[in-house]
Amino acid sequence: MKRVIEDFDSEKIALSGQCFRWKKLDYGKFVVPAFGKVLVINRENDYSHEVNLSCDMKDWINTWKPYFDLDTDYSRIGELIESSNDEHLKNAYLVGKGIRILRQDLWEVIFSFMVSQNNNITRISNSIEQFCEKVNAGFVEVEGKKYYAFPSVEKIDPAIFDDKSLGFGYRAPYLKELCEYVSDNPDYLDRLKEADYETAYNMLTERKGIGAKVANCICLFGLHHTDSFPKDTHINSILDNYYPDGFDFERYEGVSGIIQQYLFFYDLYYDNK
DNA sequence: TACCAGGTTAGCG
DNA sequence: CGCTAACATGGT
Repeated sequence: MKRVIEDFDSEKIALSGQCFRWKKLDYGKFVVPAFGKVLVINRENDYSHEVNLSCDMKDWINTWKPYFDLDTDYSRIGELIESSNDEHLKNAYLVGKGIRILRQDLWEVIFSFMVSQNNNITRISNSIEQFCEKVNAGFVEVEGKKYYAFPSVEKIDPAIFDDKSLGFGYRAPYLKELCEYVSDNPDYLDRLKEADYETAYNMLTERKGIGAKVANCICLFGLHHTDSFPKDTHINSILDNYYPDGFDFERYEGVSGIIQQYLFFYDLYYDNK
């Protein structure tokens, strides 16, 4: 089926460092795994907002439309940026327009961003991919290739973290402990979803291996607290270089996490100093 | 080949 | 408190 979607760019979202398992088939064409399902999304061309989707209307409404956060109006945020006098942010928005904050599975986000600490995006993707394949909690075949589901915690044998070939490195014990904790506390994920930002942040940082930055990523990408503003090495250097007198968090209250994504994306791919 | 990566922790002063 | 070495390991 086809849909016309504003403020949506699959290429940019795939590169925006919030999801680690999209697979590129062609320019603008991706295999998107989420919630045990797989979608192939492909835009008609660079100048159209029309995309081809491999799903039916039922899956679109129930799964993919919410996953892509299509009920949020990003044009309002764009206007807020364009009417500011922040030239660096305006540039970042110019190249980042089309990025959305996906509404991903919370468990997958917690696990993935625990892997992400002191790690690079390519390596994060590779080790998570290997992990999913090794656990094998089901897969979908697309054009002859298998795309494995991200395993729920019940499907994960903690002994898998003793396998060094997965490349989790020193994070493996953290992941093992996390799996055991979530198994022993089956309501933990639901309580996180119901909690407000501050409560969720505190519940997350209590876990070993989750510090301030990872907790904020989980709040933003796993719980959709769009005011959460993760500070990684890139964002810290942006704040130092472009905002020595401080960033205007007040102006972007409620959406600073989305602003953060534009700044991050711009720094990663365009602002090569 | 060194350096770096969407950081966190524990152990210092 | 704040500061920082150590932490695995593959990509570039």
